[in-house]
Amino acid sequence: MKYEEISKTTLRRMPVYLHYLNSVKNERTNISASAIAGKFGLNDVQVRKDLAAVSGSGRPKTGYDINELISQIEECLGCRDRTNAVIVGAGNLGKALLSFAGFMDYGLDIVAAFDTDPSLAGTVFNGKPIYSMEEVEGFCRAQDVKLGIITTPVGAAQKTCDRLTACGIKAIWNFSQTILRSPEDVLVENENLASSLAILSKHLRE
Amino acid sequence: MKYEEISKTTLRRMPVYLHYLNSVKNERTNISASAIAGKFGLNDVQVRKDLAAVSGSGRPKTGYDINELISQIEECLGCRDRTNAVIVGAGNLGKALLSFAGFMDYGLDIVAAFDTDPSLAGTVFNGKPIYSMEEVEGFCRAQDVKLGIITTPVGAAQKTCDRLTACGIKAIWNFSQTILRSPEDVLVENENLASSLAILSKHLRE
DNA sequence: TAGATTGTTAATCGATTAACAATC
DNA sequence: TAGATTGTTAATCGATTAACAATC
Repeated sequence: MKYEEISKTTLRRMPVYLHYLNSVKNERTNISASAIAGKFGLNDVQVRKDLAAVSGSGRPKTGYDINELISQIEECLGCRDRTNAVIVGAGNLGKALLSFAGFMDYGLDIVAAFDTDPSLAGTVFNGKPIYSMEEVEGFCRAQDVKLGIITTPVGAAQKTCDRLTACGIKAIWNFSQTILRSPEDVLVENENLASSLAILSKHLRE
Repeated sequence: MKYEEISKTTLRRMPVYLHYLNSVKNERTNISASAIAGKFGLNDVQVRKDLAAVSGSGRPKTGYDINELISQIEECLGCRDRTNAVIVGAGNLGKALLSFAGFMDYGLDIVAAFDTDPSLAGTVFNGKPIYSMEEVEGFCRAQDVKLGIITTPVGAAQKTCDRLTACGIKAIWNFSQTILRSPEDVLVENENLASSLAILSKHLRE
């Protein structure tokens, strides 16, 4: 299986390719790696290597069959599998993610949110239920939740991470401003907004 | 000047260190690189190198003076300078970012949002005004806005980027699901949620 | 055949980590 | 002096890019 060999950086570009291919699939049937590279200002060898990791069905002179490529990327990203996720922290950011429909394209189904604020418990936002934090363990086990999204304040983040990993969650999407520690078999992806801001802010002062 | 030599990856970790140092500054006066590394599961040489890029005032046996280090990191990140920013796209995510107070710690002041939806124009969210898209050029020039945050749907993202860069904006924070092209002197930071999701989702299927 | 395009092998680059010397 | 800790130099690793061979 080639599966495990796909590098993280390649994987990150896949959704970008997928989205673009879907946007042009009605206008044409084939596309070259250079055309994709040109669209995004990437190196064409890089695109070819990325696509080779999931496809290997590019043909000299004609390029890649768009529909075939779409299927192969969807397969690679697991778009057809379905993953249950919960959000902990139903503040503004938590609610924004809760109501973002686009995740469904990637097979992600956010089934509920949890919050310590008792006035939120039992309410519904955008069709998704918000429960009290006490119910999180039971819910995750019962619904076989595999992914946890943390949008709590920094102070609660590590504790939340510990609780989620203790009830079978294997991947954490962390939007809080700190790095989280987790057991070896749990992957934490840090979406640290302050880090991105640091890069932008530095550029502005140069 | 050491300034330009700070690598992107080092810069990304700076806000994490800063936040941690602020959280312990009342309990102690000094800290070692190894203690910081242990806290986040990082390599201690890496932390030492990161800190050396902004400080160089660590002392054998005693480590770093916490308050001094905080000042040096704040200086490096430009926390005391103030940057005016606008958000284009006042949907759920745009509003979440609009109301996120934490950006102020890094000198970022989101002064307004813009949206094509006429029913939003003229309203106020969390104390911040939302204007019609037609006003964006005039506003950005008048308020000397240097950073633009794009939270529009994919279809509008590149056009928005072009309009923003045309009126003097030098850095773009892109939350839409596509890579944006920009003039050489404009830095685009892509906060691609689908990319992160791809990594997490892959991990869950292995 | 010539030309466009893929795919592979080698070179380069940047970041992390290991080994070690310097210093308080 | 011994021990803890910094800081530097060299080795390793992963990702990007360049050069080139293969193929339709």
